[in-house]
Amino acid sequence: MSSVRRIAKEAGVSITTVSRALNNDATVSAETRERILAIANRSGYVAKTGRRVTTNIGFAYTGRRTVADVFDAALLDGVTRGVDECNFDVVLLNMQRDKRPDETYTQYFMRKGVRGVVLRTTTDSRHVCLAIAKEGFPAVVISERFDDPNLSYIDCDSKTDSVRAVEYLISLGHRRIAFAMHNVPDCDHVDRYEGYRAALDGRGLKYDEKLVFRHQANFSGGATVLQMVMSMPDRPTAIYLADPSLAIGAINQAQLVGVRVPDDLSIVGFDDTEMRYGVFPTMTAVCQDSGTLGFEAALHLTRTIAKGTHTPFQKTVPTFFEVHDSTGPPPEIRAVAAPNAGLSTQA
Amino acid sequence: MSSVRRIAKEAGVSITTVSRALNNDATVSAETRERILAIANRSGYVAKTGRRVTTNIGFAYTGRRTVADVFDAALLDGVTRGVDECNFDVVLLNMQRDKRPDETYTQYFMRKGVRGVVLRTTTDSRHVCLAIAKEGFPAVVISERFDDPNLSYIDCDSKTDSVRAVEYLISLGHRRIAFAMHNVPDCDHVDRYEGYRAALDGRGLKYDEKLVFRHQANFSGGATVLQMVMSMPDRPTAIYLADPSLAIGAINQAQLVGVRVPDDLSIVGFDDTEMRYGVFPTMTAVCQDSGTLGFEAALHLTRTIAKGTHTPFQKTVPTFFEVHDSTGPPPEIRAVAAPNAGLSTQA
DNA sequence: CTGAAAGCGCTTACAG
DNA sequence: CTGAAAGCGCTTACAG
Repeated sequence: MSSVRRIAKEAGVSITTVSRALNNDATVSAETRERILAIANRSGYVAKTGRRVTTNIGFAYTGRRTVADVFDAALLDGVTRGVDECNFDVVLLNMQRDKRPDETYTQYFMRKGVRGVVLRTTTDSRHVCLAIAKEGFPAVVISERFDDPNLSYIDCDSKTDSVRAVEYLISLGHRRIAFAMHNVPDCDHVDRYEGYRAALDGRGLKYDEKLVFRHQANFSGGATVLQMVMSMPDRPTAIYLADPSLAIGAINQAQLVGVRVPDDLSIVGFDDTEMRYGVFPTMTAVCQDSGTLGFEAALHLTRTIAKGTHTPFQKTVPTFFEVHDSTGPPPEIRAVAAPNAGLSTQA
Repeated sequence: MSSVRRIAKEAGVSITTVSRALNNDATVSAETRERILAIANRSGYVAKTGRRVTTNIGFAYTGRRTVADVFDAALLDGVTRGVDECNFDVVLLNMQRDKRPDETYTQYFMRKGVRGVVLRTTTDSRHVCLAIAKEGFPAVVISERFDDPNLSYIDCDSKTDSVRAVEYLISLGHRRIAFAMHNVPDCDHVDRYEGYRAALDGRGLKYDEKLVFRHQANFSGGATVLQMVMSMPDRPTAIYLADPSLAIGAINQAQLVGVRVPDDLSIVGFDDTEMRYGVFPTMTAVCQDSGTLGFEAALHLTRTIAKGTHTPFQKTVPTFFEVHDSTGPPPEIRAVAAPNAGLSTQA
């Protein structure tokens, strides 16, 4: 293993000079510094003590890592911006690989040299977040909610705008409105489901379990939901797909099988990036600013760490609802306005 | 600042015991360990020396950070998988913020405690990559090419499949084929442009500068390109859009203005994720496996670092060409096959 | 501009 | 199960 001692020997100088060269002390001659740095690089030197930076925060998954996901990417982008104010860096940790069964989470994080951790979690690994909070290690969970006052989290309130989205469909004249969600019910999807139910309730429409679809959150799941909706005997005139992939899959499948959006079916989607502009027609959607979630999480975490005492915080940021071209009045109302347009299945 | 000494004082034990507790030595009683870890967490302790992990590699941008980009996300996902074999972790660095003007890149990276660095670069910051290589710090650039044998890089050969894509269009009967690219010409976009020209050349078709569009790589750029292509007096029957955002923007704009794809216009796109399945119609595209780029870069880098000597490497991974539903014969050939179908503008 | 020596934060072999 | 003391890797005030 490379050390100041070895480098000193090879360069024919004292360890004092090596240390100075590595730490950019101005009193070392340019020639000596270059020679020492070259040897350090060749021998793969890394300081095992000394001035090394101690301002890292971890980014970790309690479940499977999903770094390539667009939501995670936006999140991570926000996190990197959030740590800027306090000059922290972000380390992507792999807990599944490195956490030893006999050590605590605190010991693991300290070994990795991180001062705090931003967590992404799943329904079946929530207990890991709670265990970390119980140990008292500075942590903030993104996009989930917890009752434990010692566990910091930040998430979106997607219920309010889900209510708004469904009420908007009702105001356009829709009465049979379907709902699709991820078949793994995390807090967010449950919020949207409750928003859907609350909106129906508030406007005196009956909830029908047959209109609720739970499917894997991918394009083909969305395509399947569209096919099922369109093949129902008393088919809905609108659908709220509360997941980005389901929404994209459905709107493209509509094109493929000739279902006109919004003439035959109105579609409200959910967007956590900019994909509402990347489909045809542009999609009316409840939107989540994923970057802000990561930014706020990282900002609060690093600020409290920098101050010396980490105090737990819980924060909810609002979503927003955007109307684009995938929603309109239902076929029966269109038919009244222009009798020859649209294919109504109503008597 | 918290230290073993302070924690020892507060816990009423020796620094020996504190060190043991922090490092999970089995001889410390459970009660003592818990008390010490609690104090360590409360005081924000982080080891300034000792067993701390020294297996970090950096992920840095020589230009602007674009972590939220889907390409970068896939890349980063690959990098996290690539470092697994040698048990490295990835630190997201912010060179713009932290690199001091008076220190070398080597000094900066050592200060951050990273043993090597994966670089993303831009046309106007390529010199930073070369400077890092000149210092001898282990580095690999993703998705660019260099002549310097000391600078490692990994990129895609998108020329071969660009030739193939344009030849495929020619084989379908297209003779006027447009081309669109990002207006900032990095290696990759230049490759695709050269592939386009080579294919025309090889089949004896004349290159026409008027059919080449350079635009900002976003949806609205793609939409603009489509409008311009369709409004040309002797308009092309096919287009190869050599950038994912341009391709998506164009195919959606086609829907919006009633240009039928592929009946009126064949579209070949470029995809670095799975978006070819997320548009209608599904898109024939030259595809780049971004994850593999990151994976290979990280694997080679960490392997050579782990072995003790970093040896530069240059690697090119192939793209692949996939035919989907956005390409078909040009209108004039369709017209011959089925006289009443399609709206031919030919005499 | 450089080095011998003291010092700092942590770990560990030895003693109890 | 715990601690005093030696040791390790690095930095720094002092001397030249």
